[in-house]
This record gives sequence, structure tokens and C-alpha cells, in this order.
Amino acid sequence: MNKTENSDWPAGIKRTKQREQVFSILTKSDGPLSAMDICSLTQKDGNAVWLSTVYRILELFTQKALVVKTSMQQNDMAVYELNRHDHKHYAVCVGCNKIIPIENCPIERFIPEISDSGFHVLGHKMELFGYCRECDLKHR
Amino acid sequence: MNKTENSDWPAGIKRTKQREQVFSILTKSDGPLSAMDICSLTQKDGNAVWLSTVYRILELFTQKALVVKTSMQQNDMAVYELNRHDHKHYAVCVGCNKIIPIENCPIERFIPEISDSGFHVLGHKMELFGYCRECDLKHR
DNA sequence: TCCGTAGTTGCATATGATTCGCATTTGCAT
DNA sequence: ATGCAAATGCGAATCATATGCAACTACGGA
Repeated sequence: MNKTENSDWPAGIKRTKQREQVFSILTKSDGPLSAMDICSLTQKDGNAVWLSTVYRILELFTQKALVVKTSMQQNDMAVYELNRHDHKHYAVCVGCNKIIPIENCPIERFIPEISDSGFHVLGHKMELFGYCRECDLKHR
Repeated sequence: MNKTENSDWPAGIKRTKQREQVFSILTKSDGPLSAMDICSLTQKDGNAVWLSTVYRILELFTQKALVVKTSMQQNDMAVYELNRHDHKHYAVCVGCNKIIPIENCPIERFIPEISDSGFHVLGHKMELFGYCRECDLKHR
């Protein structure tokens, strides 16, 4: 909500106080946030944004490909983060649901063969699954 | 529920009529199914499996890495499919939510650098997102 | 600068997938 | 065959997300 953030405002999106708040929170966060997380953060800010409004804003941002929506394994809450180039991927343990970051990314150099040849790729999500060392030892 | 299916029964899972039905339905399906889809199919079978039981069975199968659980973009219903080697990936349009299959897979030859070096990879999920040709032309 | 209006938000309430509790039933080891 | 631990049927609870509507706000044109 200061000058700097205003100048970064993405094109094609009408500017409102609430959208600026949500955008600013996402910009400052270094990890993905749930809608509820974001709502709570606006409350600390002194100027609360109602939860359903947060959902509507996140839906808009997702459709504009400004934000990536992900729902991690077993977790019934979707999380959102800015569609950055500097991204991370995760391995999820199906035994204990532990989430472990992957350091490299196989998709950077990948040229997908998509049947819609006009498809304009804006990003990707990837997730490995399996057993973490601990669960694997319990040979489940 | 015939001999052939019985002989395929996965190790480490107690065999019940309901689990056999769910497993058989997943085996015969060539696409991912929701819990409700599976429940409906058991009803046509004449021997209905209650929805909450289907969920419990799918959770078990997922923890045994027999089944992959996925929740596609925007769709609030999780889908499940057998963890096959012959798998597919998808590109999702953030404009219209159209789902387009990808023909090749970047992860086959990928050696991930995971901080848990004991992680036992059993499968993966991948999804591209962007605009399909049609939505891209509308320059959204 | 002020006004009109289309688009947005606050708020309450609905929706619908998934989970949970418990009494009954079933698979399997002894 | 018998007993017991585990699984299921069924109902009801939970909880994230969507929706309806009246009040409000951003923003372009006069």
C-alpha cells in the first residue's frame, strides 16, 4: 500500500484496497499461504479483509495466472503463492504426510508435447510421492 | 471378485468384499475416478459400498502407495487412480479450466535431489498451467 | 471536482466433499 | 468352529469454499 507496491501493480486488474493487501501479503511471503492465513494477516494489519473476499481475490489472481493454487496431498486446504520463476517442488511421504523440498527441477528444460499446440504455458506444478526414510524403514 | 482378480491382490492389505470391489473398479477404469464415482459404480454392481467406506478404503490404498490421489485445479473433488507406470500428465487452462493431456513426461529420467536422501520415490504428479489457444487469443 | 455506474466487498448463509462415532458384522488366526 | 481385532453401514458432524444480496467504492466522463 505504499508507492513501491503501487508501481508494481499487475496490469488488467482493477485496484482496490483489499486486492492491494492480498497482493502485498503474497509478495512478502516466502512460502505458500492458505486463504485463511491471508485473512488472518489482514486482521493483524488493522484493516481486515473478509474471508470470502479473500477467496474471490485469489480466484481472480489465479485466473490471471498471477498466483498458483495448489492443494497438497491429504491436506484439505488449498494454498496460494505468487507465480514466481524462482520456485520449489516437493516430495510428499504417503505414510506420514511429511513434506520434503526437492532441490532441482526437471521441467525447466522440458518441452512438452501438448495436443493443443496453441497452449501458452505459464508455469507448472510437480510433486513426487513415496515413503520418507523413516516410514520406509517401517516397511509399510 | 473372480479368481483372476484375487490372484492380483496386493500384499499387506486385508481382503474384504468392499476392498475387492473398489480395487476391481480402479483396475478396470482407464481414467481417474472420484470417491462418489466409485460408490455409484458399486451400486450398479448390485452390491453397494457405502460412501464413507469408499473414502476409508481409498485412504488406505493411498497410504500403501497403491493409488494416487489428485485434486485438479478448481475442482473441489479429489480423484483417485491406480499408481501405474503407464501414466499421463495434464495441462490445465487457468482461463476456462479445460484439461489437455501432455504426451511426453519429463520426470521419467529425472534424478531428484531430495534433502531426505532415504526418500523412496514411488511415483509423481505433474501439471502445467497457462492459457489454452482459445483463452490466449482473448488475451486474458 | 463531482456524479453515475459497473464492479467489488461485507456479511450471513448455503453447499457439498470428506470425516467421525458407534453399533454391528466380517475376515482370519488359533 | 470360535473369538477377537479390524472393517463396515449408517447417520450426523465438520469445515473449506461458494453464493446471494444490499451497501460501498473506484474510476471515467461531464
